[in-house]
Amino acid sequence: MRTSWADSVSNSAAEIAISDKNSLPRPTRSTYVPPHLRSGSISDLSGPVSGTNGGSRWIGSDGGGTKPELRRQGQGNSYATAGRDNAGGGGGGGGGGVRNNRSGGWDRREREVNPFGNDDKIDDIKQNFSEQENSGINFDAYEDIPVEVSGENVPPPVNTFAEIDLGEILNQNIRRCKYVRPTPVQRHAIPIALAGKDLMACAQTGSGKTAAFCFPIISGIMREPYAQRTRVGRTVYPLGLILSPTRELSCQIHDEAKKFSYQTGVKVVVAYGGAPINQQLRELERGVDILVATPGRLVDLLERARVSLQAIRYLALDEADRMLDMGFEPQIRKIVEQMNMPNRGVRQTMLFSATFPREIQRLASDFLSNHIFLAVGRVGSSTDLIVQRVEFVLESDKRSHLMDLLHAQRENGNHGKVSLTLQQALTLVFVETKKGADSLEHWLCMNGFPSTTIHGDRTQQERELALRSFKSGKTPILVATDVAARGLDIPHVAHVVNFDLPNDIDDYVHRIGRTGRAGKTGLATAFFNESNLSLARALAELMQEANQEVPAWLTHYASRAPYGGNKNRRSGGRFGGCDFRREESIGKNLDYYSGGNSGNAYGGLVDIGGGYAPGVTSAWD
DNA sequence: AAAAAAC
Repeated sequence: MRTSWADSVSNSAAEIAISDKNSLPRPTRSTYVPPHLRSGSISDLSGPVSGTNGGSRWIGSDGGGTKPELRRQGQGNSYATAGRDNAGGGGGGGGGGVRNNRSGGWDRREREVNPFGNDDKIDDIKQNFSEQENSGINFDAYEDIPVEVSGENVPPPVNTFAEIDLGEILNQNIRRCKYVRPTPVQRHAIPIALAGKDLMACAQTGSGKTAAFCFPIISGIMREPYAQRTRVGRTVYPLGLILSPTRELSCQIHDEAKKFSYQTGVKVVVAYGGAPINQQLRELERGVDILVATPGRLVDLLERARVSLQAIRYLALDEADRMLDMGFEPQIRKIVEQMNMPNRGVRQTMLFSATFPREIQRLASDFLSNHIFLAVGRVGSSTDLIVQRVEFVLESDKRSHLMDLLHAQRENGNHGKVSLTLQQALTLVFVETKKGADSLEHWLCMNGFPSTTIHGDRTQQERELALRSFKSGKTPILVATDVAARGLDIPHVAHVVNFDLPNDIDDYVHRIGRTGRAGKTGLATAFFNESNLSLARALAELMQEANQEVPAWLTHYASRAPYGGNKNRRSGGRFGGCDFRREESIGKNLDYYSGGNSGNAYGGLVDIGGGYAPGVTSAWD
């Protein structure tokens, strides 16, 4: 085991600070004082702290149209880490200076809703922890995960959360989340993110990406000596921004981030369309450090000047390839490049997805500065935990075929599992169109299979109700368009049916990734017919890579079909994902591949063990 | 061609 990870972080941070071409003050990590070592005697806290608002303390003028002073240094505006850490104390005292008196002042933590419910007995959790750790969990499935890293000065991965040491408060939240060990993507991505590097990370669906970018952002905000929550007039200035392509996914990320940030004093707020904006505005006014949002609503908030991105230090794009494809790219570009957000290299940018087509990577580099590319697992591939089946089904036979599957499943389930009524096996059915979703749902209900549907023509209320009803097992079948294809973490999805196959293999990967999550196994069935010919080759290759049984007829179609159904044409071999810079450097004699590493280089294909416990709930994407 | 994302 590594002796001192903290030291190496400090060292590399120092290097970054020196080599950083940009003069804007980037936090120098070497000044980090872990929360448990902080004392309350921060002399710098006597600056003008103006007022309280809904329990949050605001710094800076609250009145007229003066330009906000957003410099991170400078006495009047400082709000030291310890102050945030002991959030709230002294707020009513009007800048008394000492913030560590939690009993004296108002403490925001006392009013924070416990996102873990009643499950807050840390001792019990610790106990369960060690039990889990010793119970010989099925970590073996993750022992041979290939990892590709490229970029300069790549920090080495860690094996345990203890090595990362995010501080006692975050450690407690990690325990509350019942995370035993970091997942492979977390082991690599968190050190990279903590070192302040930009990151493009590919990892399999359900492998814990949300936590991989949330923890570093929360930790970074906690430790930034000069970070402060600012409001000028009605405009708020979040420090972190997390964007995702669907409303439900933003909700989910928000829920997770609230758990991760519990009692840290870091405030997470979500904003998305289809819901009343006033409530979101009120929530924003109460203070925001990390904003989770969908692009449209964010643009709205920016145009109303209720949010400014001027103070953003951390930008994360979840499902980044989706965010940068044709439909979203202009909006994202507007948000990132034309809305006053600090430039790349000043802010820290992290892009996460299970898939990363090469041309999207190229496009994404507009938003990145000297980033590290990380690929964990067979990129763009599915996990081995999902059994994939593909059946030839004519368009006209699809409904009756689905019915057969559902009947078989129902009977099998009833005989197989006693607790089926309690732990209903859920089936997620993907279709191509919104109309198709409605009509299939109606047909299923008519035929004795309680179903619901989620798609973009439904109201947000209906969408959220549908998701809840599905999760609870009340309607154990959910018919969905691609709105549900990415990121959603729905426990107990046992079966994903591709009633209509998508045209792109990456979409297929995301869809089937709704099952087989958090170490559990799942089944994915696809209905294939002649209208899916363009997908044949990519599908056959993908299934082969995942050691799935490829029917002879599909191989036949694949051999005749042209390349297609894949924006991300793999060049063969089991390790498909690749830093586009590396591909382009071949022949130019440039070596981005662990190039410039100083001693701790481990670039290249490395088999690193690791794993995570099944049954652990989280936003695994 | 469809899906998603603001009012």
